[in-house]
Amino acid sequence: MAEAKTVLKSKPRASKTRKRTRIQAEKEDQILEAALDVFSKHGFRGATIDQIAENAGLSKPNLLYYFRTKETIHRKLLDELLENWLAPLHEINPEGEPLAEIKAYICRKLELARDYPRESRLFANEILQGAPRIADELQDLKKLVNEKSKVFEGWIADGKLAKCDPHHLFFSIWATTQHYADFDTQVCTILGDADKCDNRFEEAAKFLDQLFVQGLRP
Amino acid sequence: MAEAKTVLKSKPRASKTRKRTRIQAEKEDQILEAALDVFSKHGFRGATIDQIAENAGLSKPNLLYYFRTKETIHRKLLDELLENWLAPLHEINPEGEPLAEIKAYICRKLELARDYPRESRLFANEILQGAPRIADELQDLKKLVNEKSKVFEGWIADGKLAKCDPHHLFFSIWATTQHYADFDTQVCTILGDADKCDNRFEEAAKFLDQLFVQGLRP
DNA sequence: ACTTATTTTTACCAACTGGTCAAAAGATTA
DNA sequence: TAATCTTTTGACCAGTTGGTAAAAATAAGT
Repeated sequence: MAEAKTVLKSKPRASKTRKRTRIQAEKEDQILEAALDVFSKHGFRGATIDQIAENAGLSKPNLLYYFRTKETIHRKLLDELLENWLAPLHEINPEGEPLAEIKAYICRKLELARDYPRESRLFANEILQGAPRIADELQDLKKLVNEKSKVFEGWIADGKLAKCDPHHLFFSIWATTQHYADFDTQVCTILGDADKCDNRFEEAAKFLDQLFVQGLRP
Repeated sequence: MAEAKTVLKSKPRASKTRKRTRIQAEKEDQILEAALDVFSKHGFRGATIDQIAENAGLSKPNLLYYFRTKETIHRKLLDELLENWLAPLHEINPEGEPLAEIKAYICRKLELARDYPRESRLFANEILQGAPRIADELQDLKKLVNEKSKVFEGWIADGKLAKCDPHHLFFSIWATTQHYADFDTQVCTILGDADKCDNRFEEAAKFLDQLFVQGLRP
């Protein structure tokens, strides 16, 4: 009976049961930061734990003390990402002025691309690979998009928005805005390494505004 | 002096010097076909030779008899891809009717996305990773885009096209069309597995036409 | 100060990776 | 049909990969 108390003893990993230590919080952040870099560049299979560990300034076993597997890290990054990803969509206000709402949505998406390009690329990588790990989340997105599409259809019926397929409108907005994160290398190469590249997000906002607002005017 | 004749003897690989055998042509095609599948899904680092070999129905050493390294296969795929990638851009006719030319260009790009989605994803993967292997080709693209941008600027000066930045116009066209290849999984999930998904390219053509033609009308 | 819990390191593994080699098996040609 | 050239195979290898076990070092609570 003496060893009864050891039965429930958790494995010598960073315990998720008790409160997180200061060190745990710090190191986990370091790891996720480094992992985002690596995963967003090489995708899940192409990324290695060693690479992430080195990037985070830790030894591999030390990293694995905080996250038991490669999948765990990836999963965590995806979860954080998807939360932020849906936010701008939620903010579309059915009561607002249609073209202004769409303009604001484009603006928010473009800001995400500018401020969180690695997250955008992580997502792109996941979809490119056939979205094997985010099938469920894609269903949530589907529901939300269908909801907002109904709003758009209402606007169209009211003659406040050009007749068009809301789904494809969403695709176009996502594509054009995320392009500035996912294809940044290409964008910068083509704009040249001059001022034009530094201002690319302002210029993009201007262009997309014009394209969508004029293109969708009823 | 007797061994002089062996000096130039090439390694026992598929000889590129002599004319290609029937078998060589067949097997190389098989391999490239299989490799396109794997590379476009997992990127360069994430793809393995074993995977490609199995996909092609060959043993690994047999595959390596036709292509000496993983890079060789990848390089070949990229070369083929980039050739087709620039073609639609070349076809933009400076003498044509501006909006009709743009509409036709969008249509050609959309057809590429529909008919060669894996090639599009291969390219996307390469750019996502920072375009380490196609820096030169990107410079060629830059030159060509600058050339065609001049054409657009001429059209704008003539009042036949809305005032806008041609570079960002190109980005938007690339983004929206390639989206249907690169993010196909997401597109199909959101459209549902019904008819709407089957018709997605027709619907996309219709939508993009409206968006760009109306959006760019002067 | 001492006990306990957390963090880090060292040494290790089995499976996989890209790639080689030599010999066997099949085609082709003289 | 024999000689030659091309194709395929099986055995192999060194380096990398994801991950483990146990002990050593450090930090925290009492």
